[in-house]
Amino acid sequence: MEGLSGSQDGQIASPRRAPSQQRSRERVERMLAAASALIAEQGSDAMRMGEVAERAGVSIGSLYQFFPDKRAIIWALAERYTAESQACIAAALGEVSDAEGLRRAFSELVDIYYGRFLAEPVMRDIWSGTQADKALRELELADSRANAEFLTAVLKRLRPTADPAALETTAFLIWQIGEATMRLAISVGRQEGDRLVAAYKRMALRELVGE
Amino acid sequence: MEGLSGSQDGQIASPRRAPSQQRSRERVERMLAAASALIAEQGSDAMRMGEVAERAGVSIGSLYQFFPDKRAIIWALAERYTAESQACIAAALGEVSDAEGLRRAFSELVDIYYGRFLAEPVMRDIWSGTQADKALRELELADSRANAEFLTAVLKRLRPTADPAALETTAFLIWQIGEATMRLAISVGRQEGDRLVAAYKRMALRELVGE
DNA sequence: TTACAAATGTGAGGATTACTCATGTTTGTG
DNA sequence: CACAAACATGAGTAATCCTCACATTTGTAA
Repeated sequence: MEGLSGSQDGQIASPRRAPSQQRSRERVERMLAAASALIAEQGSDAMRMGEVAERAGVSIGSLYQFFPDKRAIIWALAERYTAESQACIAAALGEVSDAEGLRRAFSELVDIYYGRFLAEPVMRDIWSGTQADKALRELELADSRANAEFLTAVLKRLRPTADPAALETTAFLIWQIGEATMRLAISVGRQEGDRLVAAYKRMALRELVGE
Repeated sequence: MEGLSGSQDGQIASPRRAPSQQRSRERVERMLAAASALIAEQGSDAMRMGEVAERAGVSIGSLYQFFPDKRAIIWALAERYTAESQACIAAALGEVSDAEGLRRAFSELVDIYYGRFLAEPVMRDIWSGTQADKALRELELADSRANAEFLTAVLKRLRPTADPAALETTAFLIWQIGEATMRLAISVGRQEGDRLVAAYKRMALRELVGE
């Protein structure tokens, strides 16, 4: 139920026991709380298993009794968060029945989601990847800005009267979600990936050159 | 020029010497080639520095003579790739002067970019993150599909005559790029982040409920 | 109550791996 | 040809994840 077994796919280490006694359930809660605090303070990359155990007031062996490895702890924290998120979405979109309702519900949902992202340092850290990836992300971001400028330049030529700042934001966003779409496309099957890229292309062109 | 110094920001280890002799330049090339091959075979996470050195026919010390740490090698490979990409973009968008030209150029650029993604196993690996993140990404992907289904259900209700598969793709894409936008938004400043989320919201709503 | 198996708790130590550094070798150059 | 700077080496260091043999606690059935 809490993803403690950690056998979601072939990449994960051997499963561990789920706590069945009151005492151990409380101890597992302390472990998760300690991990959460450490991630908020220093990031998941700098979180040390020994430190988690120490702060939770348990031995390192107890930690590994319930979590097969380091990522299982992060996994468990992420699962709780995403379960909450899913409840938000179901509440927001469940009863929509017309276009105006969708507009309002979606608009509100985006705000709520964004607010949750901003408010949860642990999730911000987890979803933004390890330290090594963060450094690479900086490189990617800088490149992406440079690349988006080519698009910005074109848009400024085609729409001289539009607000330049808005054009920059649009170009940057279109470029970034293009890269995100391609990363997504290569992580799903080839067929679905192709469809997603095609859908992105239509959406981006609609934004760039209109209907 | 090749990013060997690795002092791009505060997070990176001490800089290293750049090769100045013919011999060492060739050796550095062999190191990069070995790293590239190993990443293509097993992924950057499983790439061992000792293995890179062995396959390049150099000692581990020589590796660290030119690369301050493991990510610097990955960094150097990524830089080469992105430099090539930037040339593609400049060529495709540099001379665009009207809407129809933009439509054609952008459409072609997306195809080229996607093709490059598909063709480069090393880049696919690097941009998809470490092993730990890949497992988390699976979780995120599964959740994202579940979340997108709420949106799909709404769309199917609002557009009963549309192709259901197309609606599913649209909903999934909109959801995924929404999450990507928020990750982007929290990694840039708050002000720009807010603008990007607002721009995403406009774009998504345009797609969902029309003009 | 007591016996006993299952669940839980412990932490020293094994195993792996990124990275260092003292020392030796090669290269360009005045 | 002398000599400094660049280059090469690999055994060793440090950090950290994780294991495992053994100790303790808990639930439960006789």
